[in-house]
Amino acid sequence: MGNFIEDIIENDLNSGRVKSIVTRFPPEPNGYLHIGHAKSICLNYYGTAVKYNGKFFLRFDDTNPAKEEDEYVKSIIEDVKFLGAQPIEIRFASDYFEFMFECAVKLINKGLAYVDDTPAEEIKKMRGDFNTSGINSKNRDKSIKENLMLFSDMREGKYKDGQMVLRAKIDMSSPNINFRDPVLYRIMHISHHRQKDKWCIYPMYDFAHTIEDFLEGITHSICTLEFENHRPLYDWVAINCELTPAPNQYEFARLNLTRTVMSKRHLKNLVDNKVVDGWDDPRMPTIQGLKRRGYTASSIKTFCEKIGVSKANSTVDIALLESCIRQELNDEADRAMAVLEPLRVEIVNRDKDFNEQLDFEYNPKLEGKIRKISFSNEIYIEKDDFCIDPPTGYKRLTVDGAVRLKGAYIIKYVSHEVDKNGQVCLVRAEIVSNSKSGSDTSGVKAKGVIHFVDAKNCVDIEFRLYNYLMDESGEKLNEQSLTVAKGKGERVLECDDIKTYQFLRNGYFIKDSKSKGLVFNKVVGLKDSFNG
RNA sequence: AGGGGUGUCGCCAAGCGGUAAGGCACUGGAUUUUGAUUCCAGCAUUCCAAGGUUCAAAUCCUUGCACCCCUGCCA
Repeated sequence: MGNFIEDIIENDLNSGRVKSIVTRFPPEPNGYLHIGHAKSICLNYYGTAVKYNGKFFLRFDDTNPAKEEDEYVKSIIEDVKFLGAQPIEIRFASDYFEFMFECAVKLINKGLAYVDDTPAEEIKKMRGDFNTSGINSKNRDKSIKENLMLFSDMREGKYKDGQMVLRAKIDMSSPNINFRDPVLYRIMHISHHRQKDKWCIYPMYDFAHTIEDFLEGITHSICTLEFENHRPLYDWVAINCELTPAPNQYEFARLNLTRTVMSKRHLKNLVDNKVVDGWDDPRMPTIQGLKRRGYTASSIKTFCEKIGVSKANSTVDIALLESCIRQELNDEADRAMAVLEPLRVEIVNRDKDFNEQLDFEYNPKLEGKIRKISFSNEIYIEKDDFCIDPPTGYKRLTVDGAVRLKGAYIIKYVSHEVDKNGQVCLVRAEIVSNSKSGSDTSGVKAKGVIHFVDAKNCVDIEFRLYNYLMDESGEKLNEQSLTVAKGKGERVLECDDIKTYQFLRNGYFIKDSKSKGLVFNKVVGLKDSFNG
């Protein structure tokens, strides 16, 4: 299955328009990357540069010093690396400023750009609207000589912020508003994160981006749909600045996901208002959030392949993202036992000092390979795995019932105790003789299998159970996006590695990279067809 | 005086005049010491709508309709 970008590339390769492919990922370093950016990175890197044996640049589009910071540069580089994309080079648009300035001078010399001292508000008014043609600026027909001088003065810092701009001279009556003499340069006396105070005029996106692409030999400049209206201007700059061979722009639909938000503004609010723990909160759709949540780079890449690339606005069901990591972890993750809501069970037909080490197959890939799990006369099971008044189809422990303990014995109900709130606080059970896992000759058939943890040989664990950031409408915050459970787990979990496990019947969990104690983040649940 | 895009299953998405791929979700059923996994089966007589061209239309034409983007000295 191909996508329209591949069609274009293959046509270009076959027709000889281009000999090899060069793409780029051009973020502005003004925030953290999220899964929508991952879609773009995967498209530009894996989907084109790698697939067609071309080149890929990571380029910071740092043409607006008011918004950009080195902190973001660092995190973006890290995230791109995490996703496995290997740019042949990391570039900065700001390194091209001198060339851009020369391009601007060239436009002035051609009579295609002019310096305008009309106030911003006035320019806006004179631009007209969808139903009204714009009005030419009084500065539109100034001489080339005068424009050259004024533009030079702009660069020299002779004017204040907003006092003048350089504008392209195109068509104030164009139905495409981007053609109504767009601003090419504005004055900003702000220190740039890399250029510091070298410049006080900064190029605008439409002008700069074409030049950046040209300078890197980008053959296919792939961006999102909202830039479609800018493409004529992109081409205008290439032609009039004589950038040959000219790069070409193509647009695809940005990613939307159900049950979360992707807009920088919204995500920043969540961070600023401490609704989440930070940009790397495991609920965030940021790359760092997904990583901390337990999403692997390959699962994100798989997701990006599965969603496809098209021009249709769409919202992908987050279940698809989940299925990608679930499938990978199902194949890879070590299994272990942990109890989120512990209920104590006493084995009445064993001594106080009874202890046994039982075999446990801990990884689906390593068939037959086992490690030992501890079992004694006192264990924890999940609260939900014992029920006095079970719904139909319930396959766990019930009054007078029996259930298999995974990897251990079948236990049979003996009695239970209830606390002052009416909650079951203790169950007594007995081991069914000859029911040991792997050598069961008891003849007793248990309805189901449940997991457990040896109460005398376990560790305390905090489980962080994440839910979607947004409610079903996608408009309101999900108030229950995080619940915390204090439970128990096997001793093997007490280690420093950041490792993902499948806790049997509970889902996939990864040790939280930021917490000191034993804290596990729920990556994603198992499928559950039981609706009891 | 408006312009630029997009409409194929619940959600993505192939399809490019020869009779609707695939994934996710969902529903059965089999196997299972994870209500998981795996396996097998089902899931668009129809492609936004209505006309037209054709032996043949999701694909071509016409006319509508719906949704998205555009009036920053943001990117």
